[in-house]
Amino acid sequence: MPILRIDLGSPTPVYRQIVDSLRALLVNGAFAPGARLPTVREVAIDLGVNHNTVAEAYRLLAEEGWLDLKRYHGATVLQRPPQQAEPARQEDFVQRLRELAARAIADGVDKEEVAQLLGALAEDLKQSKKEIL
Amino acid sequence: MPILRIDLGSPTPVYRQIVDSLRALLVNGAFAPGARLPTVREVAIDLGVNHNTVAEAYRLLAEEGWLDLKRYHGATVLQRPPQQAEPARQEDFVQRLRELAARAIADGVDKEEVAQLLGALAEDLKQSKKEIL
DNA sequence: GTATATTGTCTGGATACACTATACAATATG
DNA sequence: CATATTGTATAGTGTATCCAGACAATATAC
Repeated sequence: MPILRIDLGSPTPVYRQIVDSLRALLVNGAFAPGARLPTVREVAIDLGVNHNTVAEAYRLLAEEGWLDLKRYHGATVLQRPPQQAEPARQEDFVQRLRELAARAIADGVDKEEVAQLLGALAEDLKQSKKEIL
Repeated sequence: MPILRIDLGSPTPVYRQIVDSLRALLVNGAFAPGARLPTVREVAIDLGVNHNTVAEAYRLLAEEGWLDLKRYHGATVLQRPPQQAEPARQEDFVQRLRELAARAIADGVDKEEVAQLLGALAEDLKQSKKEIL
């Protein structure tokens, strides 16, 4: 059971899917700083894609400050300093959030269910906030 | 001030951005069934893109059942029957939701703020549910 | 200490995609 | 009846995505 699961038929490119799901894991603290991520070839075989596709994803995550990517060494997780958000990021998030919820509803997911799932994630975030304190 | 705002520099293609934001408006009931949407050329000029790009977006929305797209007549909003969600849609929504929230947090938006925004949208949805009843 | 395996990177190429330019034809409009 | 308007169809262009294969320094096994 691979850590990552991607959809080869999705319109969003594979390397971006990898970035998105890995980033979610990293934000959640699924990997401790200093931990080694599986090699690009391991992930590639796991997902059934070329290793260059995974390498591109790792490169983007390294640019974001999540990974230390060294040749012959592999990818190690970094302790990433918190970023300073520009105000536009928040509006952007809200718009995408609305669009995402709208598509779920359009696809037939019940409004109440969507609301419930949103609330659940909100609770999760509040909890994880407390854990740090 | 155009109804739609898109980002020409975004990795997500313009026609898909149009679909996503228009769908959000349609789900929210911003357009009554029978209403006429602006023509593809109007929207195109508004956004500074070719009208074929807008036409592609309208076509996708018509496929989803939102629009009645008739040549020489324009695009009219349909009363769309509610869909029956496959179970996978819900998991998909949750994963994308997590990824979206993770990126906002990674970009520096505070966790509590993200949680607050999620909760706010959840409340909105519950309210709009009640309105129908 | 030496040979081999492992690692992310680089180059090149094939294919698909996003977007544009332009023409089209039936309907609306005056 | 003449003209403007509408979504559509076709062709072309630049770019993005993904793959194949080679590369070189390090890590690993003996």
